[in-house]
Amino acid sequence: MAEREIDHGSPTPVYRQIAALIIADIENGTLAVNRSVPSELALTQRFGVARATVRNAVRFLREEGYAYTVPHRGTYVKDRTSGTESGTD
Amino acid sequence: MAEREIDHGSPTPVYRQIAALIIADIENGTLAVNRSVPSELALTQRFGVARATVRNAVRFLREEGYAYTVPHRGTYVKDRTSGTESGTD
DNA sequence: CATCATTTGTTCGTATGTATC
DNA sequence: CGATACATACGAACAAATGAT
Repeated sequence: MAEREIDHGSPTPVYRQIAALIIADIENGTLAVNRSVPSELALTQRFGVARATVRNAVRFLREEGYAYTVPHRGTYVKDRTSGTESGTD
Repeated sequence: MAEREIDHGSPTPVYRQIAALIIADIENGTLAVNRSVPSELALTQRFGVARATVRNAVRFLREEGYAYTVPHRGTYVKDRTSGTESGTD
C-alpha cells in the first residue's frame, strides 16, 4: 500500500492525491479485486489526514468506478475487467 | 420542503433566499415545531450551494428566532407560539 | 442470545484560501 | 475593503450495522 506522499502545498487537493495513490495500487494489482482498500481509520493513520478527507477520497474512487462500498463493512476494489455487468460474483 | 428557487443573480444574498424559503415552510407548517430543518448536507444538495452558505442561512434562522441548533444533532424549529421562554418542552 | 470491536453513516463546529462583487 | 460564496480540510460526537466471540 502506498506510503505517505501527501503534499499539502500542492494545488492538487489532498483527497485527490490519496485517491490517485490508491488507484495506482489498484492498477498495479497491489490491491486485489473484491478485497482491500483499507478502512477509513487505517487511511487516516496511513496518510495523516482527517477522516472527512479520506471519505472524500473514497467517494471519489466510487464515482470513478474503482470501488464500491458495503455499508458498515468496508470498501472493495471493483472488477473493471469484466465487460458484462455482473459485478457481484 | 421548498424546491430550489435560488437566484444567484439576485441582489438578495443566496443565504437569505434559502433562509426565506425555510422560514416560509415553518410559517405554513411544512416544518413542524421541534423537528426537521434538513441537515446542512441535505440543504447543500437541495439548493446546490456550498455548506458555508447553508450554515449562513441556518445561522440567520437562529438569529431570527426561528430555530435552535443542538451540536452534532441537528437544527430544530423553535416554538414561537409560547410566550414564556421555556423552549425545551 | 448478549457483548464487543470494527467500520461506515451522519451531523455540526471551525479554519483557511480563493474569487467575485 | 467587506460581504458573499465556493472548495477544501481538520476536529468532535454520536448513531447504526456488521461480524466475531
